Amino acid sequence: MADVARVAGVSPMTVSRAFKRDASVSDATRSAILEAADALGYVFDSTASNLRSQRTDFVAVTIPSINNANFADTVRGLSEGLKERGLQILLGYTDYDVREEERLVEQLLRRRPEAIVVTGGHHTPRTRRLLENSGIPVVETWDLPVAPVGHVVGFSNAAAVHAMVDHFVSLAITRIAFIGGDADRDTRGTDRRAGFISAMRAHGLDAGRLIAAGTPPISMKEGADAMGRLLDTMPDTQAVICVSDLSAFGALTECQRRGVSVPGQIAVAGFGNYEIAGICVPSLTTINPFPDEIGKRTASLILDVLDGKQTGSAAIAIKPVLIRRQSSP
Amino acid sequence: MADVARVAGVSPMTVSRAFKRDASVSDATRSAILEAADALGYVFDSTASNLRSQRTDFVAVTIPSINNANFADTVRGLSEGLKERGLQILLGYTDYDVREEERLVEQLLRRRPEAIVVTGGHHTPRTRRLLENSGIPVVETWDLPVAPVGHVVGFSNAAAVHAMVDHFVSLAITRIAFIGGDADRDTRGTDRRAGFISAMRAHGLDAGRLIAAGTPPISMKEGADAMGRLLDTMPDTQAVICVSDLSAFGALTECQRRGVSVPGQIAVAGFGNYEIAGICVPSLTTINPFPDEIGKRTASLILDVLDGKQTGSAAIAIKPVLIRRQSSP
DNA sequence: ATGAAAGCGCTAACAG
DNA sequence: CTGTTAGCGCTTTCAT
Repeated sequence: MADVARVAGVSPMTVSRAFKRDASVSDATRSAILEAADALGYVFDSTASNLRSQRTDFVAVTIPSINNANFADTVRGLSEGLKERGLQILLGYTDYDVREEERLVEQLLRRRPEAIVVTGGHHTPRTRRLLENSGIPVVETWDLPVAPVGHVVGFSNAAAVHAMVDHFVSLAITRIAFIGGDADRDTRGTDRRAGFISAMRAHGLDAGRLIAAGTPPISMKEGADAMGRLLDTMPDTQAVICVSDLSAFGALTECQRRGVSVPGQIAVAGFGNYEIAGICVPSLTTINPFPDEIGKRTASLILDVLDGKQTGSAAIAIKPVLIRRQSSP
Repeated sequence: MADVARVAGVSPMTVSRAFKRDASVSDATRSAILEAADALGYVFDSTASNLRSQRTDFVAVTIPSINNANFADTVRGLSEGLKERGLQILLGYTDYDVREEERLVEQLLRRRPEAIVVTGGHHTPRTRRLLENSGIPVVETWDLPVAPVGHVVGFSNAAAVHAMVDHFVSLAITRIAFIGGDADRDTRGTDRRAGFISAMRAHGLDAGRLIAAGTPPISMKEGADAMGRLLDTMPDTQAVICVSDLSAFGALTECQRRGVSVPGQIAVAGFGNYEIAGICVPSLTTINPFPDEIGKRTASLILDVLDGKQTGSAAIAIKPVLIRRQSSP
């Protein structure tokens, strides 16, 4: 920066100002400075700026997996909402593991982000403590925790699946199965399964048709295998709710391979409203949790908090919508 | 850090060392320091460390879209390969736009990453200059540029589609169409279309069956719509090659809706070997470009360069493999 | 609109 | 194995 200042015939301080949006520098001076910088191949050094100004313009985000279109949609909504203010996302993956989340959160907080967004409301005690003491806005998403750390933008996974069970029962479908993960690793998956069980019990129905499909995330293939086991062991099942559209699609293909008619012999429902659910044949009944909306609302919440417009903790409830399609009556 | 040092009864320098992996600090001292830090709620400040040590432990990565399983696989492979060395990925999305890539690359370089990985070998002149002058290892992926900026880990998109055309021609299928983007925005898509055209011409065949499916990225729905137009306008087409598995799957569903038999009436091929290609009915013939392998090889290349084990520019060619499945004879 | 002085919190370099 | 000194490249603060 000193070199640029020398070439442009100004002080380093003026060069610094020329690289900011709103700083008061005359147009002539600024263009001379930017020209000098370009000629010298100078690239602004954020690391020094970050230290001195105590601002990094990072927003830390943790998602379970990069390879999931739902979370990717949330990150995209978030990213776009934050970009206009010059905030950049610092992304990390927890691999559906709260221990990994703990390591990740600590690592991310060291980078001094302006805010942190985590997926889900289940954390290790230490993660919780780190978040609480971080001194920055914390947003939990994709869940509605009973005792949130800070702000919340999400929905109840259990309630959403509960609504799907209610829907089937209203159609006089009562022998309903659930395909999901076999571990408690994916806390959203566990919540969905819990919603299934509580809904079945609320209707006085058998909640025992649970098929474990593997460790999260459940792939299409695992969904197909689980459907095979369901058809083999409980052939009188009338409907199956899958933990995600991906496993539901896999289940659907298994029916196609076996010549089992959907929804004629068995109805299939998914979760997430992935693109595939709307286009596959038959199209999949599912629940839309509005992943992009979660991202957008989180972004504007963060901006409001950083601007001081939002004081106190916000709890923004997204209302998932059940989408009836061809895979169910 | 000074506070922690005081509580632990050591100098700040010793605290600094205690937070590093390999630094020489006695076990007793280190645990006392970490205990004091925990009691005080101290979180290490990377911003200061980054400035002083001139190391950020960031590797910058640009991908066209976060919402693409192929690129996500590459990022995952990369991320895992770099994690063990404490390198963290700083990710940005270009939205399939070289102008956006330019903005992004400049922004990322300001953060002083240890290396930068970009998707593709097509850039604006200024992006190229920024990369060349960055002074850090540059890796272009998912392409085999004629004049690389630095290192390369990728494959020829044109050659891969050329091989698919050759495959069909060897089966005496000659009336072949291509479904892809209508703009030159997605450079990989453009390269694939170019490979289709040159292959058809090399066989003396009509390369005019081109269906424009929309602006990249091409969705499943756009693939379905494009297939509809193909069936309406060129019903004697024997095979269609799609720019990606997602559009190919959409095309497949359109055939299902219309009662057009695949591969009986028309063969369908995709690109990318997405999970869906292996499980849908009929399963999709496609090309596997080994996205995770690209990520892993890129990670180990970067580590070698940073260690000084790799001098000069590496050009690592990944060999895509054609996978024959049920959607083609 | 521009400049001078001081310092952000850590660590390289050197010493012991 | 531990400590001392100086400074990374910006920007805050206060001037003018």
